[in-house]
Amino acid sequence: MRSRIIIFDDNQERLNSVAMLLNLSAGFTCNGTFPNANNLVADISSSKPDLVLMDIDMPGLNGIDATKLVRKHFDALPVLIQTNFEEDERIFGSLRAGANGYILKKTSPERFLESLREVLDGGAPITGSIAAKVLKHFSAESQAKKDYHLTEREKHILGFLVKGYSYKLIASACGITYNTVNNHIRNIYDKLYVNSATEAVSLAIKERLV
Amino acid sequence: MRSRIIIFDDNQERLNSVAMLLNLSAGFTCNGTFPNANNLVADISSSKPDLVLMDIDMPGLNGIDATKLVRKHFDALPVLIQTNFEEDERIFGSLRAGANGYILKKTSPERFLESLREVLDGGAPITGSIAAKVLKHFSAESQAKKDYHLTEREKHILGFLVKGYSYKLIASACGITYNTVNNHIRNIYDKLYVNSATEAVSLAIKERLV
DNA sequence: ACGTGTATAGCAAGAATTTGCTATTGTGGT
DNA sequence: ACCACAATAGCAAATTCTTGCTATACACGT
Repeated sequence: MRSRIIIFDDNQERLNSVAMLLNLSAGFTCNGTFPNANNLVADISSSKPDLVLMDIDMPGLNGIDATKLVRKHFDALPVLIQTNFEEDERIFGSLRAGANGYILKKTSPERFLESLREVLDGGAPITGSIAAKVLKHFSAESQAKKDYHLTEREKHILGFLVKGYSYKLIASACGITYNTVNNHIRNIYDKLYVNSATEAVSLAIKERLV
Repeated sequence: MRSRIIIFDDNQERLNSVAMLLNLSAGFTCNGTFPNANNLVADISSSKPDLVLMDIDMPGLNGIDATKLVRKHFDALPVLIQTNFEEDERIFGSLRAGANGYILKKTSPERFLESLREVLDGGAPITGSIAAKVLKHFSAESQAKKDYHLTEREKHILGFLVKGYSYKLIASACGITYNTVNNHIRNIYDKLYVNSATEAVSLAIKERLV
């Protein structure tokens, strides 16, 4: 049983050549080629693909929004994003939209077919350079975090604040008095340069202090 | 010139076998094996590696914290994390700590050596299943967001709450009265099933309502 | 025409937070 | 010995938030 693939790409030439590649390859058939995603839901409904190959740059609905739409209407249908460029914003946009993989158009046909199989197999092919960007994104998050010199007790209490505990609840959770909680929270505010619980909570979550 | 590798792993057997594999492979030497990362800075300073292979489960300093320490003291020194399991939390912890790659211990020796080369080359090897988790994490962020049916006004005001504005400030920022702000916030609490500003702010940030 | 939902506005009581102070104890460093 | 700092605790005031009500006006769908 050959896997049914459909392609959205505004480049007609590429559309044809990829379709041909698929049809010539064992295990795949191309069951639809569309120059835009403006009728995406109808297109998918009629062609019943196992996998959608999506270009990012398309007139009308772009590949990222189209991917979101696929996720919305065809929850389990895998989408593999293809693009010419490695722009950070697009990569993360695509990943966030729920794409199952992200490969570059310059990828060799062998690697390309392998990626298709990987996606159909539940994997998530991403090229090395894109993986590097993703990892860098994660580590960048941790780099930026400043040190507010909170003590362990203060971090702990800040954690309770984030959970929405009242001073009274925090006191009993920590086994200390209301007044002591009050003091710890003042000190937290001083160190975080804020003067309300909501600001402290915002900062705590955004800077991953908890 | 062979690349210098050091290994941190509390499993002595594995430590030996990986060291042997490295020394037998063209292009690599193992220049240090350590059963824990408790003297990490000194160990690295003396062995001057080109790459650090890091186990996650170690007594004392764990692999994630050890990786953070490497990042802190040896900024450009690549770290490749190895682990038995594919636990989500650890993956993200490692990536966040600034690891350059994340591979499973069950990876074949060929793939393993390839990964080392990839890291030394500035790439970011991650196994397919891990990549899938990363991608799922990204898409989960957008998927998981439930709809709390907040109106535009409510979202807007929730945004001010997150910024730490008082009711009074929100009122003047929106050009409405204190009482109206009060009412909107009640409605927000009702819809979010919370009963304090801190809880609302936590939820808003975590669920990306703002 | 009638209900539903949104935005607006008010009053008021009670609870909670914020801030200004002071003060003791223990720990660790110089 | 002394100093800095963390954790503890207290009192009190001023402020802010939360919740209980009610109420008007507009838009939208049936």
